Amino acid sequence: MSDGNPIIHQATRLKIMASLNRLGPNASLEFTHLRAIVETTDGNLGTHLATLEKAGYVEIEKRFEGRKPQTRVMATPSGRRAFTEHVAYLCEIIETGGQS
Amino acid sequence: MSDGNPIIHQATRLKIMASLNRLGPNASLEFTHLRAIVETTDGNLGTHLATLEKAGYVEIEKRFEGRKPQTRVMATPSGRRAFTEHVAYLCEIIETGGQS
DNA sequence: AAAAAGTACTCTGTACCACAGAGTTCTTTT
DNA sequence: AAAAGAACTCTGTGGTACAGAGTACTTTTT
Repeated sequence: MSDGNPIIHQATRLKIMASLNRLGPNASLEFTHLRAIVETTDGNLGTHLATLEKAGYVEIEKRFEGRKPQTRVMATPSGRRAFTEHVAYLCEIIETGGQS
Repeated sequence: MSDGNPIIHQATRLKIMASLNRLGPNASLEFTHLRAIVETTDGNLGTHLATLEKAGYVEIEKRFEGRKPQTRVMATPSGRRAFTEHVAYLCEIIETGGQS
């Protein structure tokens, strides 16, 4: 049996991916909004987003809202797929206890 | 919002607790059987079980089957409760993305 | 009888990693 | 001017998952 997806399993990243997955496709969340949801520091959130970006699970867009910098985060199709698969894995674990 | 239960969230311990929770109350699993389920080493499994025992989530019974030592592991009521609550937390995260 | 293998545990060392916090840059608000 | 917000990077610390070796005892295999 697999171990699930360790990138997604981590508590903070699970929340990030769940938040993004909930949105419709092509919708994104602001860095600051995400920071409020996961309740962490700038630095920590930045690190987790970098991890997810490196895995190809999120896309990070830096743009300007007027002249204020704004970072927006969006799940990629591959990220959505990985999230869905990990949720399925969790459900399976919960139901079967890992026996297959 | 809470962070869920970090003791139970860890991948290997999640499998252990799920395996035990699946059994009826007062039912137990052998150390060796559990080791096969979670696919890890003696030492590692022992450490995880010690963590769960210290949290009051499992009870460890050392006995003899004939003259062979046998370690049996059982979820405590508190362990079952914690597992159920963490599963509820996971479901909530998955559905709401952590927004409350 | 000797060797191998199983059960279960402890200990050590390694490698990773989550996180806080400080420092930076630039901008807007007060 | 000063404070505060946005969004990073970097560093240091602490925690911890895991493998693997070593131990003690027992049963099975050769």
